[in-house]
Amino acid sequence: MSERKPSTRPTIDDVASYAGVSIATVSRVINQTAPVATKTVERVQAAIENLNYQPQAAARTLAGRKTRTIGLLLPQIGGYFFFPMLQGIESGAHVDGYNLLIHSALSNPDPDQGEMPLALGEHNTDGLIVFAHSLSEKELRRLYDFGLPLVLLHQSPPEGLAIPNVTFENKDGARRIVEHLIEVHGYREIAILTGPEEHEDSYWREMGYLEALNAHGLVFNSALKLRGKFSPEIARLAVAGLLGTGVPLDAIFAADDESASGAMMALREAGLRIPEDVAVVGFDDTLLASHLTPPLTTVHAPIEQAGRVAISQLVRLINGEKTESVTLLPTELVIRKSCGCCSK
Amino acid sequence: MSERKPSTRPTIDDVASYAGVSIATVSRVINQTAPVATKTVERVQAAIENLNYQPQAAARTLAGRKTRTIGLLLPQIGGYFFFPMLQGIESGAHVDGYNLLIHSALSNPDPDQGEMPLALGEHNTDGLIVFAHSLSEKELRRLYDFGLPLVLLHQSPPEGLAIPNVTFENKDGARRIVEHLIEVHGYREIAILTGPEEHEDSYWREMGYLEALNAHGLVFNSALKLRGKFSPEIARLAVAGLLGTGVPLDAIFAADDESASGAMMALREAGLRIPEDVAVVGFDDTLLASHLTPPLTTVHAPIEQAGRVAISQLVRLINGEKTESVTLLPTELVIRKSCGCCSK
DNA sequence: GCGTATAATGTAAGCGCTTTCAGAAAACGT
DNA sequence: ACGTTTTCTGAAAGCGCTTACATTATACGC
Repeated sequence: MSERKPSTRPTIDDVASYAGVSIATVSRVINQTAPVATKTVERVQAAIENLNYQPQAAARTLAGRKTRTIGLLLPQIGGYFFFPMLQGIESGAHVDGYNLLIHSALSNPDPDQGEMPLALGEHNTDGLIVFAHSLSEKELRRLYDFGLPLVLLHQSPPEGLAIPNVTFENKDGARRIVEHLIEVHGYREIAILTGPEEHEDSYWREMGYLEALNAHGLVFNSALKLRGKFSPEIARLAVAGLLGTGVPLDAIFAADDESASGAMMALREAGLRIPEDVAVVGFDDTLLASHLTPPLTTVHAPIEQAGRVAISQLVRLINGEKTESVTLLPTELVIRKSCGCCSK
Repeated sequence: MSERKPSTRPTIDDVASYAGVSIATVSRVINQTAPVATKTVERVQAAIENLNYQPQAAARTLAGRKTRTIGLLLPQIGGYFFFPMLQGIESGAHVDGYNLLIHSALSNPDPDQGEMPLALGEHNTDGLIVFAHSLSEKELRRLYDFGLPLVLLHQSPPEGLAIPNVTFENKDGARRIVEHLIEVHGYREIAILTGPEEHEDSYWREMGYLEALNAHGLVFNSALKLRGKFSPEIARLAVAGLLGTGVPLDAIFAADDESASGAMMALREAGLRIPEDVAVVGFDDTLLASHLTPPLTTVHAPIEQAGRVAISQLVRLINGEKTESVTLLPTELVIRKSCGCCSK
C-alpha cells in the first residue's frame, strides 16, 4: 500500500492561456462578477471543462477575503438529537453554497476554563453556529466583539449581545402535551423529569408543564419534580427513587425522549405497566420515540428545521442583511401509545 | 439586530514588527521549522500573545500547499450508526491537528449519475474519508488517480485501487451471535434479516450466519432469509410477511439493530412474546439496543473506533507512511435479554 | 461620420503566509 | 588569534486567486 504518483492541478493561468484570455476574464466568468462576451464565456467554460479545472479554495479565500465556509460548534453531546440537527445544518449550508467545518468542544482542551483560542473562529469561517453551551460566555463575547457572524442554537445570548437565537416553542409544546395528559386521560399526579438545570429548552418545558397544571387547577407538587440530564440512566435512577417513596403517580412527563426511555425502564423494573399503571410522555420525537415499547407519545420538535433556519439566519448575517433576533419553531403533539391512547 | 463594527485581525507582519524580528522568524517559531534563539522565541511568543494573533489558514494553505483539513463524505443516511462514527472521526481529526469538513452526498445533485465535481475533493482537503457508497466508482477512481489520499469506511475499494479500508469483523461477530443462539438456547429455526444487497457489512454478516449454521449441522432455509434495508419499517413488514406464511421460527438474527427493532414490532403485533416465543438479536450495539424492550442482545461494533482508525490511516497516507490495506476491527457479543438470557 | 458613453478585456497589485537563499553572529577547533 | 563550522536571522520570491484601474473594442446619439 501507498506510493502513488502525485499530480499537479491546473491553475487559473492554465485555463487563461488555453482559452486565450487573461486570468481576470477567467475569474470573471467563474464568479460572474462582470459582463463577459458570450463567445468568450463559452471559450473559457470549454477550457475549464477540458482541463478539469477547479479553483483552489485557499487562494480564493486569501484574495477575496471570504472563506465560504461555516463553522459548527458542538458540545460533547451524544445522542439522538444530534443527527437530524446536523443534517439540517449540512444541507442548509450546501444549499447556500457554504462548506461546513465541524468542531466539537470535546476536542478542546479546557471548554470552561476560558481560554480556547479555537482554530475555527475568526480564521477559517465566515460565521459560526454555536450549539448551546459549547462556548464560554467570554469566548462568545470575544468573537462577537470581533464582528464574527454568530448564531446560537438552543441558547439565548448573554446580556447585551445581539446574537440571533433559534430554538423551539418549548413552553407551548410542553403545555400541550401535559394538557393532553390532564384533559384526555384525566391524570392528576403528573411527575416531571427535567433536563439539566442550565439548559434553556428544559427550563421552558418545565414552565409549560407548570402552566398546564395551573390552567387546570392542579397544584405543583415538588416531590414530583425529578431532575434529569437528558440521560436515560439518570432518569431511570430518578424514577426508581420516586417509586420507592410511594408518592402517588399516574403519569410522567419527561423533558426529552431519552429520559422518557429511562423512566420506562424504571417503571417496568418496578413491575408497573405503561400506560395502564403509569403513563409516560416525552419531548423531541427523536428516532428513539417510535422504537420504544409502547411507542412514545411525545412532542415533535423540528430539529432538522432548526438547523436549517440557523444556517439561513447566519447567511443573512454574513450578507449584512437583517435577521430575527429569536426564532421559535413550532412543535407538534405526536400521539402514540405510551400516554394511554390506543391509536397505532 | 445586525450592524456591528467589523474588525481587522493582526497579521504576521504586525507580530514581526511588534517583536522586532522579520516575518520569516515569526513563521519559524510558529511552525518550529528551524532553530530560533530562545530569547527571540520568547519575544515572538509574547508578541503573539499580546496581539492575540492567530495565523490565517487560507494563507498558510496557499503558501504551504497543505490544507490541514480532512474531508468526510457521507451518504444520505440517517440513523443511529452515524453519530458515534462522526464522533470518532471528529476527535481523531483534531488529535492529529486536522479540521474536519463534512459533505453529505445528499447535497450533491446526482450522486449516482456520475458527474459530481465535488468541491471538497482535491481542493480544500489533504485527504478524504469516504463512507460506503457515498461516491461513484468513477469519481473514486478519478480522485485516486489524482493522488488524493483516500480511506474507505465500510466499503472495499474497486478493482485495482489500493485504498485502505476499515470496517468490522462482521463475519466473525455474526457467527458468534448466531452460535450463541444455537449453542446456548438451542434454537434451530433462525431467520436472518439482512441489510441492503450491495452493502458489504451486511454481506459478511450473512456469511457469518451461514457459517454458524453449517458448523452446527443446520441447513440454510431460504424461506428464513429476509431482505431488509437497515430500516425498521422494512424489517417490520418483512417479518410480518414471514409470520403470515406460518414457517416455523424460533429466533431472528437481524443484521443491524434497527431492523431488529422493526422485527420486534412485527412480532409484538402478531401477539408473540420476545424472547419466549421468538428471540431477536441484532448487530452494531447502537444506542438503540439498550432502549428496546426487552433490551437487545447484539454484537457490539466499535463504530467510534472505526472512525478514529480511519483518520489515523488517512493521516499516515497524507504523510506518505505505510498503511494497512484493510483494517478489521473486532466485535464483541453483548448479551441482554432479547435472546432469552436473563442477565441484567 | 465623429464624439462619447458602454461593454469587454487586460495589467498589475496585493491577500498573509512559507520557504529558499544568503548574509551575520556565535561557537568551535587548533 | 584566525579560519571554519554551525546557528540564527532577514530579504524576497512566490502560492493561485480577486479586483481596482487602465485600456481597447463596440455601441449609441445626432
